[in-house]
Amino acid sequence: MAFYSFDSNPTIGSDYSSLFNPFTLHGSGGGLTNGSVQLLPHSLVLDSEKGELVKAPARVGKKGVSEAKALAALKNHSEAERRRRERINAHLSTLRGLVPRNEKMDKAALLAEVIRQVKELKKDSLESSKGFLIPIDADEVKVEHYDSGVGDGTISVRASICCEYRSELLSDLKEALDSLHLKMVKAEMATLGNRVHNVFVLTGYNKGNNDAEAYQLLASSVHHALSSVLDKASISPEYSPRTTLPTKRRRTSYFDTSSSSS
DNA sequence: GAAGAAGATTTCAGGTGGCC
DNA sequence: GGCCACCTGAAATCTTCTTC
Repeated sequence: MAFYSFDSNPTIGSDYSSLFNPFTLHGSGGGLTNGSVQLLPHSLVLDSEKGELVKAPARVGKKGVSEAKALAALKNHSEAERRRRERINAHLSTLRGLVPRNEKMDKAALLAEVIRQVKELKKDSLESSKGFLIPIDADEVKVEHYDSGVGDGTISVRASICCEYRSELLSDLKEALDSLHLKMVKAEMATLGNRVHNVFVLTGYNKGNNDAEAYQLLASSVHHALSSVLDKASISPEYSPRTTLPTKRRRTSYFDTSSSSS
């Protein structure tokens, strides 16, 4: 079988596009056989003058590439691709060893199972960390009502901020909270890797508003203050390495996906 | 040293044949 | 028919060379 396609690459196709109609007939795949005829990749093109299929000239670079060199490159490419497949399969094999029920699973099923188990682990981990002060992946500011149980005309909030650690973070937090002129009753901090989770209990006096209004006012101002600290981190790229993903495809190493190969 | 060109390498996607 | 290994073209990315 063969398939028809238009050459979509004007740069590469231009070397013979002036001679031949770009409407080419490809025989693709490894050793494609068609009865007694073996069609090799990009082997046939339609000669617009003769109106028949002819063998396509070898694609040559601007400086000219010998047929032997092109063949060697093709062989190199095949071998590189084989090594790549081996690498992928090796990692899949490792995954297979990590998945408890891995019997008779094809690659797609294996990946689906890994995804399912990772999600389950994340859920379990979230569940078991409830009640503990553990930094989470997402940047977050939360302000909620805190019942101090004192009843002395004060209102309290429990405020938390979770973000990437940076050297100015603590001074920024201090500055932001000091500007509110509240009493800090409690402060806790936990770190995990480069993530930090701060929790504060802040108290202020209710100056004549009803409790609900006073709480809204207090919560809003605390939230605003902590958000400004969070925003400061996201404005400067050096503060937040995780905010954007590269749009360009990154090259990964044979052995370490975090470093460059070759 | 910066910028661009050219070549080399890597990745992805689409197609095929073989095996079960 | 599904799965897999394989081949290959195209595109993306990296490396090296050349020019200014």
